[in-house]
Amino acid sequence: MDVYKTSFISKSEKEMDVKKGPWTEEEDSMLKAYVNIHGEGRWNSVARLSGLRRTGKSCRLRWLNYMRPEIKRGNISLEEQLLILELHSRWGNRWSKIAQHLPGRTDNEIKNYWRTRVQKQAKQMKCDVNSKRFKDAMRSVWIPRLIERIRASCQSTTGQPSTITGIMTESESVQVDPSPLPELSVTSPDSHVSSVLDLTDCYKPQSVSNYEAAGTWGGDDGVLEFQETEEHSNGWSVGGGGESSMETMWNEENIWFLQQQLHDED
DNA sequence: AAAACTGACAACCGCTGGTCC
DNA sequence: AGGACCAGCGGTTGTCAGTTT
Repeated sequence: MDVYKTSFISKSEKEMDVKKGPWTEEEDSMLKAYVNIHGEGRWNSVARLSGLRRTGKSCRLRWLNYMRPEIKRGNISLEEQLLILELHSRWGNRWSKIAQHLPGRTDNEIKNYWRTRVQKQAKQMKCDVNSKRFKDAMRSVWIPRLIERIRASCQSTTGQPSTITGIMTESESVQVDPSPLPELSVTSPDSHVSSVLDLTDCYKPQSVSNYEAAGTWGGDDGVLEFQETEEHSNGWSVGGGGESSMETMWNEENIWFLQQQLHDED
């Protein structure tokens, strides 16, 4: 493999002592200045001609994942989470393809989100992220909850019921549509709803379940959190000692379904 | 107060496929 | 046809700030 490796390292990369690691502000401004003048592309030329002692790859990555003007910073919104879950269920780890449908988000960012948040849930459920159990839980609980929270959030900010168009108009029956792409849009003037206060403050529980709660929403990012407890070893209970009103978010139907899924596995 | 741990994200690496000469 | 180069993808690792012990 060494043959391969050396054959694809460009001359410029071999000749200069290449810098690695975090980019400095000076490097960023050099890259920005160069791209502003010459445009994107020809990344090895960028590396060579801009004066940066970086590989073309590194320049490209820095620009695409961090410096592009259209890059969106901050939390992944609920709508974006919903799209990621949905699109991943369809395409798997096709991060760049998924990223094409989330304007301003990079494949790297989505990949990181998946690895840190979604895989964490799977781990807490003690199952594989690709297992049927986790996918069922995701489709039957997580996604409907996201939709519900998006609606709740939009109602609280606009006073109007939100309109989520596309395949996910019914929270209780989320199915993966094999054909056209979901045109997910939420008619809210400010669709950035993932912050802590937005999420927790706007949601008003509507019913109290007679069932054990199957999980709860993380306070800071809208991520579903599962926590197995000794007293509820057959299922999943609310984390944080059950003090959160979030437990009442779980309607009977979803919780029943999740418990069925979990019991079926045993 | 400090060490250990954790999570989030930036960056790198290995590899593939396309294009050009 | 085949080698060199390039852009892009997905997996992995490194870094650092925040949290816990």
